[in-house]
Amino acid sequence: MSWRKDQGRSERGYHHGNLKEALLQAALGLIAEKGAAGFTFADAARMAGVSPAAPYRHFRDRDELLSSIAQRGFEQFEALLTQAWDDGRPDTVTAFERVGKAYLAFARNEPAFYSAMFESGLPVDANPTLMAASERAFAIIRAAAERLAALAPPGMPRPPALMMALHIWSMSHGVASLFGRGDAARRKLPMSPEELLEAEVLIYLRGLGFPTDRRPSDQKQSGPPPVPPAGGPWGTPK
Amino acid sequence: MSWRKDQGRSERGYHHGNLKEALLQAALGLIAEKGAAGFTFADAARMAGVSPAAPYRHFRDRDELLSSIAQRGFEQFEALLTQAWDDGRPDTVTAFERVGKAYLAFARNEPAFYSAMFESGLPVDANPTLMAASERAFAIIRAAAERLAALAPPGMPRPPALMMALHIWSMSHGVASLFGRGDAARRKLPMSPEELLEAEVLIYLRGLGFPTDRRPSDQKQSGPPPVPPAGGPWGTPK
DNA sequence: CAGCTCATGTGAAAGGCTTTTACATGAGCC
DNA sequence: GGCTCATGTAAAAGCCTTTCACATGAGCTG
Repeated sequence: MSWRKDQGRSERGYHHGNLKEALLQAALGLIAEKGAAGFTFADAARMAGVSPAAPYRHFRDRDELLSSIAQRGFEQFEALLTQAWDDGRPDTVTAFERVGKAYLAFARNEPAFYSAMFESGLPVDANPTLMAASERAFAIIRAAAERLAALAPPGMPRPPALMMALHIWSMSHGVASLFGRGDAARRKLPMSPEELLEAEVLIYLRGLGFPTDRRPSDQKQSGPPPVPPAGGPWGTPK
Repeated sequence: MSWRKDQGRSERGYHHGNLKEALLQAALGLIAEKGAAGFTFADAARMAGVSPAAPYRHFRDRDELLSSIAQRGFEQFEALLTQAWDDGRPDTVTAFERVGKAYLAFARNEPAFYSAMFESGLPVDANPTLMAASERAFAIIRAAAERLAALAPPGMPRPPALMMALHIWSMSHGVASLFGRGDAARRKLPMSPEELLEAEVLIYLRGLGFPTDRRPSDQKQSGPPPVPPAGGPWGTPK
């Protein structure tokens, strides 16, 4: 036989290994490799060294495995966003943009999670647990937007914080979906997704009345500004 | 037998009906109903009243059918965007926003096409024909952005037109993907996707230096402005 | 109009995947 | 030591994809 903890390191757990975890890991790899659609329950089982029926002891069906992965994905996503936001330090706008970058980074670094979360066709709103996890992740963006809203220059018409949050979300999601994935990158661009999103958010913030130059924010006395990619926020305007 | 042009109206074509078209239509229906992932080659054949092998006379495999649909989708998409843009009439900004709305309308009204185009996991850039169709559609947005760029108030830092086009595309795509589909609408929102996108684009344009009030554009003497949804561009700020 | 030919369909079969069901096995507890 | 229940296995049903040899009839040819 070729299985029995060939790749599982130590082993503890029940019968064979801790199948549930092994299956999740296997699925994660498969999804990253062949997309959420191409991922196969049988393949995961094979990869874990068990019969095709074994997974059914741990997941009701293929969709439940996918949901579990999406669930974890949202949790990690939330953690990543939380860390990026860092409660608005050193200043709100900087932190805000870091959140956008984190969104892109997640899409790129965790394609499997991202797929399961956003491209698997899972009915997110049909699964309360999943839905909640997704809400918690969005709540980070929402909180950031609230802070930003509080800072927006008065006198300017300005949308509710929720709407601002949705705007940022849609920008990030749009860029990530269209251009953000390492391999599935649909198109060649003369700029990185990060640059694209950063400029987009910057213009948007300016539209809300925030000062336009770098670091247009509440407290501006940190170290050297995060080097704009030569030529200002959006390359050389020819 | 239950087939033989039960739904196909008149008939012309070769052996049975014009299978190729029938298959495309069937697939379109199935995708709209069960998603690009759930769509089955066999189902389409059944729906067209032919054996499961028949489709292979017209499409190399399931993916080619999907590609054909995406292809058509991009063509219709291009036509819709062209019409929405209407060469920038009556004024650039109005037309620009109409393009955004058209994007959403397409996602909502043609979920099957939209699925095939953006959510099927098809390697768009691997198929030159598809790629070209997609480029042509994007070219509309790009052209609109060029016009807009020419109008942008001088003195303001401003991104290249291509970047502006990508910004608009990502906003539209983000909103459409996250909130735009009639059924698959992942989340409940206190506003319509249209409102959300309109506000987003408006703020963005303002960030580029365009005048902020309604119709902030080149020529402003048309009929009554397209009624803002009560309470200004973004509802009642409570 | 007979006949030929080729596009278009059919049937059957191989190979996979999903999911269910009855049966096996061994871990942990008395 | 023996029981019991979670965890796996084997087998089977049902569906899908794809291929291959064969059928059929549309339209051209003479």
